[in-house]
Amino acid sequence: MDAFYASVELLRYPQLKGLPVVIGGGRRPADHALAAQHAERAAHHIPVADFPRLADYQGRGVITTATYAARAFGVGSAMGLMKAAKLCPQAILLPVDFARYRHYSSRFKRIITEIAPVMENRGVDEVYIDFTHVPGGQRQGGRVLARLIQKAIYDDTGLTCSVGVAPNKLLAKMASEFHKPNGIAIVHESDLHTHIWPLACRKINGIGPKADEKLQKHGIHTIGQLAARDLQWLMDTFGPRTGAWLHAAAHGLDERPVQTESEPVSMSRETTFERDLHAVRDKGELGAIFTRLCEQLADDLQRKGYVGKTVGIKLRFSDFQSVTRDITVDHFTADAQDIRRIAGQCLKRAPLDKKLRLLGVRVATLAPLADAPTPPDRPSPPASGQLF
DNA sequence: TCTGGGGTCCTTTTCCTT
DNA sequence: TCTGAAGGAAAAGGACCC
Repeated sequence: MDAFYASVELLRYPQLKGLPVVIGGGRRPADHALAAQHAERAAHHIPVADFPRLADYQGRGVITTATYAARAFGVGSAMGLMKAAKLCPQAILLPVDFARYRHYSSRFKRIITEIAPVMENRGVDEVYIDFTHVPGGQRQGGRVLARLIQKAIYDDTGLTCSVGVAPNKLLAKMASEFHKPNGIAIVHESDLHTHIWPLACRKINGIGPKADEKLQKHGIHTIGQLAARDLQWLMDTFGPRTGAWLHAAAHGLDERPVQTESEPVSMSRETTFERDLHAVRDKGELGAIFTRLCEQLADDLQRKGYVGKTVGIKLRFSDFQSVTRDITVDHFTADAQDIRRIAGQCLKRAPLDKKLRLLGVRVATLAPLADAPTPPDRPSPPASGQLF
Protein backbone atom coordinates (compact mmCIF):
# COMPACT_ATOMS: atom_id res chain seq x y z
CA MET A 1 0.00 0.00 0.00
CA ASP A 2 1.14 3.51 -0.74
CA ALA A 3 0.03 5.83 2.00
CA PHE A 4 -0.28 9.52 2.12
CA TYR A 5 -0.86 11.55 5.24
CA ALA A 6 -2.19 15.06 4.92
CA SER A 7 -2.61 17.48 7.74
CA VAL A 8 -4.12 20.85 7.01
CA GLU A 9 -2.89 23.86 8.95
CA LEU A 10 -6.43 24.63 9.87
CA LEU A 11 -5.81 27.18 12.58
CA ARG A 12 -3.48 29.49 10.73
CA TYR A 13 -4.72 33.02 10.17
CA PRO A 14 -2.43 34.74 7.64
CA GLN A 15 -2.96 38.16 9.22
CA LEU A 16 -1.57 36.83 12.50
CA LYS A 17 1.76 35.77 11.07
CA GLY A 18 4.60 36.90 13.29
CA LEU A 19 2.32 37.84 16.20
CA PRO A 20 2.15 35.79 19.37
CA VAL A 21 -1.37 34.39 19.29
CA VAL A 22 -2.97 31.50 21.07
CA ILE A 23 -6.34 29.95 20.39
CA GLY A 24 -8.04 28.34 23.32
CA GLY A 25 -10.61 28.37 26.05
CA GLY A 26 -13.65 26.23 26.67
CA ARG A 27 -17.38 26.67 26.50
CA ARG A 28 -18.09 28.31 29.81
CA PRO A 29 -19.39 31.85 30.28
CA ALA A 30 -15.91 33.38 30.36
CA ASP A 31 -15.27 31.85 26.97
CA HIS A 32 -18.55 32.99 25.50
CA ALA A 33 -17.68 36.48 26.69
CA LEU A 34 -14.34 36.23 24.94
CA ALA A 35 -16.00 35.04 21.73
CA ALA A 36 -18.43 37.95 21.90
CA GLN A 37 -15.60 40.46 22.38
CA HIS A 38 -13.77 38.92 19.45
CA ALA A 39 -16.80 39.12 17.16
CA GLU A 40 -17.45 42.70 18.22
CA ARG A 41 -13.92 43.82 17.43
CA ALA A 42 -13.88 41.93 14.14
CA ALA A 43 -17.17 43.59 13.14
CA HIS A 44 -15.67 47.02 13.76
CA HIS A 45 -12.43 46.21 11.94
CA ILE A 46 -10.44 46.83 15.07
CA PRO A 47 -6.80 45.79 14.46
CA VAL A 48 -5.89 42.35 15.69
CA ALA A 49 -3.25 43.92 17.90
CA ASP A 50 -6.06 45.40 20.01
CA PHE A 51 -7.76 42.07 20.66
CA PRO A 52 -7.92 40.68 24.21
CA ARG A 53 -4.66 39.49 25.69
CA LEU A 54 -3.89 36.28 27.47
CA ALA A 55 -3.22 38.30 30.62
CA ASP A 56 -6.87 39.42 30.67
CA TYR A 57 -8.30 35.91 30.68
CA GLN A 58 -9.79 34.46 33.83
CA GLY A 59 -11.04 30.93 33.55
CA ARG A 60 -10.35 27.26 33.09
CA GLY A 61 -9.16 26.59 29.61
CA VAL A 62 -6.27 25.19 27.63
CA ILE A 63 -4.49 26.22 24.46
CA THR A 64 -5.75 24.51 21.33
CA THR A 65 -2.99 25.88 19.16
CA ALA A 66 -0.47 28.71 19.05
CA THR A 67 1.44 30.61 16.39
CA TYR A 68 5.18 30.05 16.09
CA ALA A 69 5.78 33.51 17.56
CA ALA A 70 3.87 32.43 20.67
CA ARG A 71 5.61 29.06 20.84
CA ALA A 72 8.90 30.92 21.11
CA PHE A 73 7.78 31.88 24.63
CA GLY A 74 7.33 28.27 25.56
CA VAL A 75 3.59 28.05 25.26
CA GLY A 76 2.01 25.23 23.30
CA SER A 77 -0.98 22.99 22.77
CA ALA A 78 -2.76 21.60 25.84
CA MET A 79 -1.09 24.06 28.23
CA GLY A 80 -3.40 25.72 30.74
CA LEU A 81 -4.21 29.31 29.76
CA MET A 82 -3.32 30.59 33.22
CA LYS A 83 0.11 29.05 32.98
CA ALA A 84 0.57 30.35 29.43
CA ALA A 85 -0.36 33.85 30.63
CA LYS A 86 2.67 33.77 32.93
CA LEU A 87 4.95 32.90 30.05
CA CYS A 88 3.52 35.25 27.46
CA PRO A 89 0.93 37.65 28.92
CA GLN A 90 0.97 39.84 25.82
CA ALA A 91 -0.17 37.02 23.52
CA ILE A 92 -3.44 37.68 21.75
CA LEU A 93 -6.10 35.20 22.78
CA LEU A 94 -8.62 34.05 20.20
CA PRO A 95 -11.62 31.90 21.08
CA VAL A 96 -12.04 28.46 19.56
CA ASP A 97 -14.63 28.34 16.81
CA PHE A 98 -15.58 24.73 16.22
CA ALA A 99 -18.35 25.51 13.77
CA ARG A 100 -15.82 27.24 11.54
CA TYR A 101 -13.27 24.41 11.83
CA ARG A 102 -15.92 21.85 10.92
CA HIS A 103 -16.87 23.87 7.88
CA TYR A 104 -13.30 24.10 6.59
CA SER A 105 -12.67 20.50 7.58
CA SER A 106 -15.45 19.21 5.36
CA ARG A 107 -14.26 21.33 2.45
CA PHE A 108 -10.71 20.06 2.90
CA LYS A 109 -11.92 16.46 2.92
CA ARG A 110 -14.28 16.90 0.01
CA ILE A 111 -11.47 18.25 -2.16
CA ILE A 112 -9.26 15.32 -1.27
CA THR A 113 -11.87 12.65 -1.96
CA GLU A 114 -12.54 14.20 -5.35
CA ILE A 115 -8.89 13.53 -6.22
CA ALA A 116 -8.18 10.43 -4.12
CA PRO A 117 -11.33 8.64 -2.94
CA VAL A 118 -9.74 6.14 -0.53
CA MET A 119 -9.47 8.46 2.47
CA GLU A 120 -9.51 7.83 6.20
CA ASN A 121 -10.59 10.51 8.63
CA ARG A 122 -8.20 11.27 11.47
CA GLY A 123 -9.98 14.12 13.13
CA VAL A 124 -10.81 17.60 12.03
CA ASP A 125 -7.57 18.47 10.24
CA GLU A 126 -5.87 15.20 9.28
CA VAL A 127 -6.47 12.31 6.90
CA TYR A 128 -4.76 9.22 5.51
CA ILE A 129 -5.04 8.42 1.84
CA ASP A 130 -4.28 5.19 0.00
CA PHE A 131 -3.21 6.49 -3.40
CA THR A 132 -2.10 3.13 -4.83
CA HIS A 133 -4.83 3.34 -7.45
CA VAL A 134 -4.96 7.09 -8.03
CA PRO A 135 -4.04 7.80 -11.67
CA GLY A 136 -0.65 9.48 -11.74
CA GLY A 137 -0.24 8.90 -8.01
CA GLN A 138 3.21 7.34 -8.44
CA ARG A 139 4.73 10.21 -10.45
CA GLN A 140 7.87 11.46 -8.73
CA GLY A 141 7.18 9.15 -5.84
CA GLY A 142 3.87 10.84 -5.08
CA ARG A 143 5.15 14.41 -5.09
CA VAL A 144 3.08 15.43 -8.10
CA LEU A 145 -0.11 14.24 -6.43
CA ALA A 146 0.85 15.92 -3.15
CA ARG A 147 1.35 19.26 -4.94
CA LEU A 148 -1.93 18.87 -6.78
CA ILE A 149 -3.79 18.29 -3.53
CA GLN A 150 -2.06 21.18 -1.77
CA LYS A 151 -2.96 23.52 -4.59
CA ALA A 152 -6.58 22.38 -4.78
CA ILE A 153 -6.99 22.90 -1.02
CA TYR A 154 -5.31 26.29 -1.07
CA ASP A 155 -7.37 27.50 -4.04
CA ASP A 156 -10.62 26.53 -2.35
CA THR A 157 -9.95 27.38 1.29
CA GLY A 158 -6.78 29.47 1.52
CA LEU A 159 -5.38 26.89 3.91
CA THR A 160 -1.97 25.30 3.68
CA CYS A 161 -1.38 21.62 4.15
CA SER A 162 1.54 19.37 5.05
CA VAL A 163 1.91 16.01 3.37
CA GLY A 164 3.88 12.87 4.09
CA VAL A 165 4.19 10.07 1.55
CA ALA A 166 5.46 6.63 2.55
CA PRO A 167 4.86 2.89 2.17
CA ASN A 168 2.46 2.83 5.15
CA LYS A 169 0.45 5.00 7.52
CA LEU A 170 3.00 4.98 10.34
CA LEU A 171 5.79 6.38 8.17
CA ALA A 172 3.53 8.74 6.23
CA LYS A 173 2.43 10.37 9.48
CA MET A 174 6.04 10.83 10.59
CA ALA A 175 7.02 12.16 7.17
CA SER A 176 4.27 14.78 7.31
CA GLU A 177 6.07 16.38 10.25
CA PHE A 178 9.32 16.89 8.38
CA HIS A 179 8.56 20.07 6.47
CA LYS A 180 5.70 21.74 8.37
CA PRO A 181 4.02 24.00 7.50
CA ASN A 182 2.94 23.59 3.90
CA GLY A 183 5.58 20.95 3.20
CA ILE A 184 5.89 17.68 1.36
CA ALA A 185 8.13 14.85 2.51
CA ILE A 186 8.61 11.49 0.88
CA VAL A 187 10.03 8.60 2.85
CA HIS A 188 11.04 5.31 1.26
CA GLU A 189 11.76 2.06 3.05
CA SER A 190 15.45 2.61 2.34
CA ASP A 191 15.34 5.93 4.25
CA LEU A 192 14.61 4.17 7.52
CA HIS A 193 18.19 4.26 8.86
CA THR A 194 18.90 7.81 7.81
CA HIS A 195 15.58 9.59 8.35
CA ILE A 196 13.63 7.65 10.96
CA TRP A 197 16.12 6.00 13.31
CA PRO A 198 17.73 9.23 14.51
CA LEU A 199 14.32 10.54 15.67
CA ALA A 200 13.11 10.48 19.26
CA CYS A 201 10.76 7.60 20.12
CA ARG A 202 8.05 10.16 20.89
CA LYS A 203 7.78 10.81 17.14
CA ILE A 204 6.07 7.44 16.73
CA ASN A 205 2.33 7.98 16.72
CA GLY A 206 1.19 6.00 19.75
CA ILE A 207 4.21 6.56 21.99
CA GLY A 208 3.15 9.20 24.47
CA PRO A 209 4.76 10.63 27.61
CA LYS A 210 4.33 7.47 29.71
CA ALA A 211 5.73 5.00 27.22
CA ASP A 212 8.55 7.40 26.42
CA GLU A 213 9.49 7.72 30.07
CA LYS A 214 9.66 3.96 30.43
CA LEU A 215 11.77 3.66 27.29
CA GLN A 216 14.13 6.36 28.54
CA LYS A 217 14.57 4.49 31.80
CA HIS A 218 15.92 1.60 29.78
CA GLY A 219 18.28 3.90 27.93
CA ILE A 220 16.19 3.97 24.76
CA HIS A 221 15.93 7.50 23.39
CA THR A 222 15.83 7.15 19.63
CA ILE A 223 13.85 4.95 17.28
CA GLY A 224 17.13 3.41 16.18
CA GLN A 225 17.90 2.36 19.74
CA LEU A 226 14.42 0.89 19.99
CA ALA A 227 14.93 -1.03 16.75
CA ALA A 228 18.15 -2.49 18.13
CA ARG A 229 16.30 -4.13 21.02
CA ASP A 230 15.39 -7.76 20.91
CA LEU A 231 11.73 -8.56 20.18
CA GLN A 232 11.50 -10.97 23.09
CA TRP A 233 12.94 -8.40 25.49
CA LEU A 234 10.41 -5.79 24.35
CA MET A 235 7.55 -8.27 24.77
CA ASP A 236 8.73 -9.23 28.25
CA THR A 237 9.16 -5.59 29.27
CA PHE A 238 6.10 -3.96 27.70
CA GLY A 239 3.70 -6.89 27.37
CA PRO A 240 3.30 -9.13 24.33
CA ARG A 241 1.11 -6.84 22.30
CA THR A 242 2.76 -3.53 22.98
CA GLY A 243 6.20 -5.10 22.74
CA ALA A 244 5.51 -6.57 19.32
CA TRP A 245 4.02 -3.29 18.16
CA LEU A 246 7.04 -1.28 19.37
CA HIS A 247 9.36 -3.65 17.56
CA ALA A 248 7.43 -3.41 14.31
CA ALA A 249 7.05 0.36 14.52
CA ALA A 250 10.76 0.89 15.11
CA HIS A 251 11.43 -1.11 11.95
CA GLY A 252 8.98 1.02 9.99
CA LEU A 253 6.46 -1.80 9.68
CA ASP A 254 2.73 -1.10 9.73
CA GLU A 255 0.07 -3.21 8.05
CA ARG A 256 -3.00 -1.18 8.97
CA PRO A 257 -5.12 -0.43 5.91
CA VAL A 258 -6.59 2.97 5.16
CA GLN A 259 -10.12 2.69 6.53
CA THR A 260 -12.63 4.72 4.64
CA GLU A 261 -15.47 4.23 7.08
CA SER A 262 -16.01 3.29 10.68
CA GLU A 263 -18.91 3.09 13.08
CA PRO A 264 -18.70 5.13 16.26
CA VAL A 265 -18.05 3.14 19.45
CA SER A 266 -19.30 5.67 21.96
CA MET A 267 -20.58 9.19 22.33
CA SER A 268 -20.19 11.43 25.32
CA ARG A 269 -20.70 14.87 26.74
CA GLU A 270 -18.71 16.33 29.57
CA THR A 271 -18.13 19.68 31.15
CA THR A 272 -15.67 21.28 33.51
CA PHE A 273 -17.36 23.64 35.95
CA GLU A 274 -16.36 27.23 36.44
CA ARG A 275 -15.67 26.43 40.08
CA ASP A 276 -15.46 23.09 41.87
CA LEU A 277 -18.82 21.87 43.10
CA HIS A 278 -19.77 19.82 46.12
CA ALA A 279 -22.10 16.85 45.67
CA VAL A 280 -24.24 17.82 48.63
CA ARG A 281 -23.88 21.58 48.95
CA ASP A 282 -24.24 22.23 45.23
CA LYS A 283 -26.75 19.48 44.62
CA GLY A 284 -29.18 21.69 42.69
CA GLU A 285 -26.59 23.07 40.32
CA LEU A 286 -25.05 19.66 39.74
CA GLY A 287 -28.42 18.07 39.12
CA ALA A 288 -29.23 20.65 36.47
CA ILE A 289 -25.88 20.16 34.73
CA PHE A 290 -26.29 16.39 34.89
CA THR A 291 -29.71 16.56 33.27
CA ARG A 292 -28.50 18.96 30.58
CA LEU A 293 -25.57 16.69 29.67
CA CYS A 294 -27.96 13.75 29.29
CA GLU A 295 -30.26 15.82 27.09
CA GLN A 296 -27.39 16.98 24.90
CA LEU A 297 -26.10 13.44 24.58
CA ALA A 298 -29.54 12.07 23.73
CA ASP A 299 -29.84 14.78 21.11
CA ASP A 300 -26.44 13.87 19.63
CA LEU A 301 -27.43 10.21 19.45
CA GLN A 302 -30.80 10.93 17.85
CA ARG A 303 -29.39 13.40 15.34
CA LYS A 304 -26.74 10.91 14.25
CA GLY A 305 -29.15 7.97 14.35
CA TYR A 306 -27.61 5.80 17.05
CA VAL A 307 -28.78 4.01 20.17
CA GLY A 308 -26.64 2.41 22.86
CA LYS A 309 -26.97 0.01 25.76
CA THR A 310 -24.05 0.98 28.00
CA VAL A 311 -24.47 4.19 29.96
CA GLY A 312 -21.66 5.61 32.03
CA ILE A 313 -20.54 8.62 33.97
CA LYS A 314 -17.19 10.25 34.52
CA LEU A 315 -16.26 12.34 37.52
CA ARG A 316 -13.14 14.41 37.93
CA PHE A 317 -12.38 15.65 41.41
CA SER A 318 -10.70 18.86 42.50
CA ASP A 319 -7.39 16.97 42.81
CA PHE A 320 -7.77 15.91 39.16
CA GLN A 321 -8.28 12.25 40.01
CA SER A 322 -11.08 10.77 37.94
CA VAL A 323 -13.34 7.77 38.15
CA THR A 324 -15.82 6.19 35.77
CA ARG A 325 -18.82 4.00 36.40
CA ASP A 326 -20.96 2.32 33.79
CA ILE A 327 -23.88 -0.03 33.47
CA THR A 328 -24.94 -2.14 30.52
CA VAL A 329 -28.70 -2.50 30.36
CA ASP A 330 -30.85 -4.95 28.41
CA HIS A 331 -32.23 -2.48 25.91
CA PHE A 332 -30.91 0.12 23.47
CA THR A 333 -31.72 3.72 24.18
CA ALA A 334 -31.20 7.26 23.00
CA ASP A 335 -33.76 8.74 25.36
CA ALA A 336 -32.68 11.58 27.64
CA GLN A 337 -34.74 10.49 30.62
CA ASP A 338 -33.66 6.89 30.26
CA ILE A 339 -29.99 7.90 30.04
CA ARG A 340 -30.46 10.20 33.03
CA ARG A 341 -32.01 7.40 35.07
CA ILE A 342 -29.27 4.84 34.29
CA ALA A 343 -26.51 7.43 34.75
CA GLY A 344 -28.09 8.20 38.11
CA GLN A 345 -27.64 4.53 39.08
CA CYS A 346 -23.97 4.78 38.13
CA LEU A 347 -23.59 7.84 40.28
CA LYS A 348 -24.76 5.95 43.35
CA ARG A 349 -21.71 3.71 43.07
CA ALA A 350 -19.21 6.57 42.85
CA PRO A 351 -17.40 8.16 45.76
CA LEU A 352 -18.62 11.70 46.34
CA ASP A 353 -16.61 12.92 49.28
CA LYS A 354 -14.37 15.25 47.29
CA LYS A 355 -15.41 18.33 45.36
CA LEU A 356 -15.98 17.85 41.65
CA ARG A 357 -14.50 19.82 38.79
CA LEU A 358 -15.95 17.81 35.88
CA LEU A 359 -18.98 15.70 35.15
CA GLY A 360 -19.46 13.60 32.02
CA VAL A 361 -22.02 11.20 30.59
CA ARG A 362 -21.29 8.55 27.99
CA VAL A 363 -23.27 6.05 25.94
CA ALA A 364 -21.42 3.07 24.44
CA THR A 365 -22.13 -0.28 22.76
CA LEU A 366 -23.75 1.68 19.98
CA ALA A 367 -25.87 0.39 17.14
CA PRO A 368 -27.41 2.31 14.25
CA LEU A 369 -31.00 3.07 15.11
CA ALA A 370 -32.22 1.14 12.05
CA ASP A 371 -30.46 -2.09 13.16
CA ALA A 372 -31.37 -1.96 16.83
CA PRO A 373 -34.14 -4.16 18.13
CA THR A 374 -37.21 -2.13 19.05
CA PRO A 375 -37.16 -1.46 22.77
CA PRO A 376 -39.77 -3.21 24.85
CA ASP A 377 -42.47 -0.94 26.17
CA ARG A 378 -40.98 0.02 29.49
CA PRO A 379 -42.11 3.05 31.38
CA SER A 380 -39.20 4.67 33.24
CA PRO A 381 -39.64 4.18 36.96
CA PRO A 382 -39.75 7.47 38.81
CA ALA A 383 -36.31 8.67 39.81
CA SER A 384 -35.95 7.75 43.43
CA GLY A 385 -33.05 8.20 45.79
CA GLN A 386 -31.13 10.22 43.20
CA LEU A 387 -28.06 11.89 44.55
CA PHE A 388 -28.52 14.96 42.46
C1' DT B 1 -2.68 29.58 38.63
C1' DC B 2 -2.45 24.72 36.90
C1' DT B 3 -4.47 21.07 33.41
C1' DG B 4 -10.90 21.25 27.49
C1' DG B 5 -13.70 18.08 25.10
C1' DG B 6 -14.53 14.24 22.22
C1' DG B 7 -12.97 10.14 20.96
C1' DT B 8 -10.32 5.06 20.41
C1' DC B 9 -7.94 1.28 22.14
C1' DC B 10 -5.59 -1.57 25.51
C1' DT B 11 -4.78 -3.72 30.06
C1' DT B 12 -6.19 -5.15 34.41
C1' DT B 13 -9.64 -6.29 37.66
C1' DT B 14 -13.92 -8.10 38.93
C1' DC B 15 -17.73 -10.85 38.54
C1' DC B 16 -20.45 -14.53 36.76
C1' DT B 17 -21.06 -19.12 34.83
C1' DT B 18 -19.78 -23.70 34.05
C1' DT C 1 -22.75 -27.31 49.56
C1' DC C 2 -18.07 -26.20 49.20
C1' DT C 3 -13.90 -25.42 46.46
C1' DG C 4 -11.21 -24.42 42.69
C1' DA C 5 -10.12 -23.78 37.84
C1' DA C 6 -11.08 -21.70 33.57
C1' DG C 7 -13.04 -18.59 30.45
C1' DG C 8 -15.89 -14.76 29.05
C1' DA C 9 -18.17 -10.46 29.69
C1' DA C 10 -18.47 -6.33 31.91
C1' DA C 11 -16.39 -2.73 34.50
C1' DA C 12 -12.65 0.37 35.62
C1' DG C 13 -8.68 2.78 34.66
C1' DG C 14 -5.50 4.85 31.87
C1' DA C 15 -2.63 6.00 27.68
C1' DC C 16 -2.98 8.27 23.67
C1' DC C 17 -4.64 11.26 19.77
C1' DC C 18 -6.69 15.46 17.44
